[in-house]
Amino acid sequence: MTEVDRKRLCRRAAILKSLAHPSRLHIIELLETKPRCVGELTEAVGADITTVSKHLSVMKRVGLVRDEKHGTYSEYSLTCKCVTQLVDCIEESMAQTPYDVGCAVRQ
Amino acid sequence: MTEVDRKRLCRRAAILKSLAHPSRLHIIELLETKPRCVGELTEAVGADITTVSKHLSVMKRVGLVRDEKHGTYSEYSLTCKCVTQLVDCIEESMAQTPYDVGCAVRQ
DNA sequence: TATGTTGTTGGCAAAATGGCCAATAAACAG
DNA sequence: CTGTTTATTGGCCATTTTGCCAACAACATA
Repeated sequence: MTEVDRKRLCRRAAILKSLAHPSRLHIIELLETKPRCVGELTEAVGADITTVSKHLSVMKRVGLVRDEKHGTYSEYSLTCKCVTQLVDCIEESMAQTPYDVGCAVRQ
Repeated sequence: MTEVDRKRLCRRAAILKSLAHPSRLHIIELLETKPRCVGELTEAVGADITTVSKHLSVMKRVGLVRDEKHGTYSEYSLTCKCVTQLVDCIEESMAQTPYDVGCAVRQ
């Protein structure tokens, strides 16, 4: 296991971690349609705006989303279609390995 | 956001979470070649065997891997090729959104 | 039966994560 | 300038995750 390999695995893990949350997946799906500002996403997700803002900053840090300022608004969008592909890959995996997740909602 | 949607997002998140760790990604890569027992994986990953065993149980719970007992050995393998595809999708995403992850190793 | 090998589980402490509140920043409207 | 809207950041606490040790279980072998 070289240093390069270790870095690569860490980076993959960071990307996965930034996606591994129901609200964040929800946000990704919303952004697939079109760019949105934080307020819109907050309303759809149903959490505090500060929470959503932090979710977005995590995903921005790993490069999944990008933001563009328009006045007081921050418009977030996906950096590339490959994010959508990635999520679709999960969907396929799910189809083939069915199981039940104990999924408690924490607000 | 229906109850079904919520469940779907939670399940996706659980799968992603079970992959979102450098050691677990390492394990997945090793299993892509061929099935392996816990000891082999432990040696490659370089962690405690109990840690690796727990990593495996997490991935087993969400259906990414499966185990088969042979005497005292537990042979783990990927449940389907789609796991490989999934990881490849991440690789593609990475190629297009370069950034640096602060990646501390914790043993 | 006694011993060794292989894995799993429980438990604990350290670290990371998630969510809300308070405070702040930045742009805009009056 | 004042107040409003939109978003971000810091702080705090509860929860979750991680990783190791100790203990245990299951099988193999002498």
